[in-house]
Amino acid sequence: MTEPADKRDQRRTQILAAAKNVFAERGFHQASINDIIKRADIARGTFYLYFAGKDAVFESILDNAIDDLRGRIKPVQVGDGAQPPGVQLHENVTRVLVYVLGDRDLIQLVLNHGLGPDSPLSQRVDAFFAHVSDLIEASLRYGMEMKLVRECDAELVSQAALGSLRGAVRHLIRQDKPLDIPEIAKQLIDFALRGVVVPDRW
Amino acid sequence: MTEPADKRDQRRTQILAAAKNVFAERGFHQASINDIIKRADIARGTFYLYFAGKDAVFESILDNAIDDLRGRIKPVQVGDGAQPPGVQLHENVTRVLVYVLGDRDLIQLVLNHGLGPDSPLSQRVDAFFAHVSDLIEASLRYGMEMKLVRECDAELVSQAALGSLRGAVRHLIRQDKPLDIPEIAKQLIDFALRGVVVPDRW
Amino acid sequence: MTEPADKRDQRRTQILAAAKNVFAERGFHQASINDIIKRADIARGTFYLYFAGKDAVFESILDNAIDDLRGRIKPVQVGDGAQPPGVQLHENVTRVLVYVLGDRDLIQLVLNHGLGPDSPLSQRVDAFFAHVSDLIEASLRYGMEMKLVRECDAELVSQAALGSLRGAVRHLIRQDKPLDIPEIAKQLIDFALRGVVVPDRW
Amino acid sequence: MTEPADKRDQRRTQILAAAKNVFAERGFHQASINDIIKRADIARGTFYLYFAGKDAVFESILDNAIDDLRGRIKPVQVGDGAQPPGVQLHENVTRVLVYVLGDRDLIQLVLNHGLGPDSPLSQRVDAFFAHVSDLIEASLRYGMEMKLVRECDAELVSQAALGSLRGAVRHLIRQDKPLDIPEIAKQLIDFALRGVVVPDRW
DNA sequence: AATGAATGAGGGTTCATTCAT
DNA sequence: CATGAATGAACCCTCATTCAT
Repeated sequence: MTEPADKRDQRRTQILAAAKNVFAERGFHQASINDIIKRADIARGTFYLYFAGKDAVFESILDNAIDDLRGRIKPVQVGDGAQPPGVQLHENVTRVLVYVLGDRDLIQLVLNHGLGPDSPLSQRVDAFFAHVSDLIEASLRYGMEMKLVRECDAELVSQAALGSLRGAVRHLIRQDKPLDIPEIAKQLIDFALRGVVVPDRW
Repeated sequence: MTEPADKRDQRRTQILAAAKNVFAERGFHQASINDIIKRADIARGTFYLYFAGKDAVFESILDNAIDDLRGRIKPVQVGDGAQPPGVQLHENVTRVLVYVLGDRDLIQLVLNHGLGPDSPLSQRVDAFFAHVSDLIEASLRYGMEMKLVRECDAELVSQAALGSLRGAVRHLIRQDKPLDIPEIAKQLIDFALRGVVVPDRW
Repeated sequence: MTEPADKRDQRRTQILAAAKNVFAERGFHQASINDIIKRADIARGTFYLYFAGKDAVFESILDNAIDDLRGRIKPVQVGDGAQPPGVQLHENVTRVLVYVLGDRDLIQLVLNHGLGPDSPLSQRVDAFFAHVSDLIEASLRYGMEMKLVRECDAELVSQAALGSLRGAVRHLIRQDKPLDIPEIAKQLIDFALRGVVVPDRW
Repeated sequence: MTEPADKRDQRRTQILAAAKNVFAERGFHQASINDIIKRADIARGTFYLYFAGKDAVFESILDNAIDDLRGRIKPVQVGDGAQPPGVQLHENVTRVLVYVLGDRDLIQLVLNHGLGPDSPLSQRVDAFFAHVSDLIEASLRYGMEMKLVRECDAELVSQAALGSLRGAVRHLIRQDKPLDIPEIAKQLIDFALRGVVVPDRW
């Protein structure tokens, strides 16, 4: 992703890129080592010099992605010097969308990896999403305390909110036209905060 | 699911049930015919008396599910004799949730089949979700015309709304406690229609 | 082949006919019981009421054919009341050709059964051909004694003569036009007795 | 057959030899990959590194054989500097017999492959024999024009002549004693050219 | 006598991984 | 470091045969 420190890292990155591509295209189980080494243009044995196996490459891709994503989600600050929460929220969503929509292979792989639910790899993805929904849930509870958020089942609603983001992304990666990400972020936040109904008519 | 018409149907159902179980647990590609026949407690050859292959069982499960789901989604009627739209919406969501949460294997399999994006089977699932999001999108556009729905990107928002449902379901099937489905439906509809923010504070 | 004595024979014949057809089309190993019972329009179990297995049907077909063929080959008589040897030879060949060219399935199956050389079934066919070549060889030796036949390696030449018949038949069953069998027999006998060269030019 | 160019060719040859052996013994359909790899003393996967599948090995064996055989059949030259036709014919037959009787497995496989008549592999063998019989037929027609060959049905007789060769070979490969191939060739040519009858007695 | 559902050994093939070069 | 030949467990599927009905 970033500048490779040395030759070894370069190779690693080359393999990761190929693997990400293949995993995105075929799903984890359907992707073969053959596919990966062909796309990376390396020999079979070389692959195993850099990764312990298929699981390990996948894990590495996943960890990179999850780290990157975590870095883009900044807990909303409340306090005097802080931006208004709505602005911070918009920035968070925009940052995530920019990252995610800039790497379709990656998001394809995260959303549609096709691992069974019991696999350790799958659990790592699940844990990430659980982390995000926990953040949302905490915000909702805080908002309810502040009387800014309606009373609701915070756990359920946080899952729905996260799901709406996933749904949108799932849709957007299939688009070919260029995307106005800030506008998309605004639409999604509006949806989550205000729903679809005209307030007066409620 | 219901009373099998005869012995042959019974066997078929038995295999379908075992297969659904296995597919849910391991995903399509990771599930082996071996797994299925062991769980169905039948011989290898017997499986092939009832289904042409792995794809065919999966397809059958999928088609049954999609048909069932389609039958539970009734387009919202507007007119004098009709129930209020909010009630109809609630009934739709409740019907779907009752079905879906009553069959965790099935929903696991629909949400996490792990088929590559190009597989015909995967496209069938995609087509179903596209159908649902189209229904939502059409409702949104109609609502906008009626000035009941805020101006918004109907396509994007319909995907978000569908995603929120998927997100909620994905979460709920992992719960062990009994679920108050009508209440859950209410929460999800409230989220989609009104968002999370207290209207006065907007 | 002949009038079935009773219902059981009728069924047997029906299965034999279907099997002969299938064996001719696909070869022994490639032919499946499924193919046979479908063509005979009987149930799977019924087949095994009439034959012990695949080998047994094949064996039965073969035995019938070999018996029929043996019956059509009459050792050349020498003596006062007998027809001239050339005439008897011509009659033999004609009788065989009439039979063989009238049942392409059968001949296909005898010439191209596709059994390995060690199979008992294959040995039965081999034994038949060995019987025929023995007849030819004996005739050659007798002819040499009588100074009617050139000195030659009787064993080898008898195999060649039999081979020429097989080669011709192999070719003829692929023809669609009606065949003038007596003329064909004459050509083949001429070939075997006189070769292709004009005698004067030798 | 000859010195393998490198290690890869060596392995390929080793597999081809084992496969030829197995095919000869059991016929194409009855021969299993298991048989082949056991005889070649390699692992299952190794086989597929060298050949795409069972058909491919068989095809390779066949193509090699047919090429070799074609190379051994040289059209008879007529002209001043050329050897007499009888000599050329004898050389052709001898060359073919030397090759063919030196590789019993191969000839077993070519004569008794046991493929259904519709298989592409079978058609390749048929095409080869058709090619040879065409050569014979052309020679016969030319000989008739030259008044060296009796008037006869050239198509039929060419098939008979080819058949006599096949018949002889089929017989000879079962012999264990050493063979005097030039003498055999002479016998077979005599048979085809002059038949078995003493000319004076005709 | 007739049926056809059930069986399971065995077929061809794939592929993650290892290791000698 | 890099290679790619070799491995063999595991896959999906077929089919001759049996047997309860």
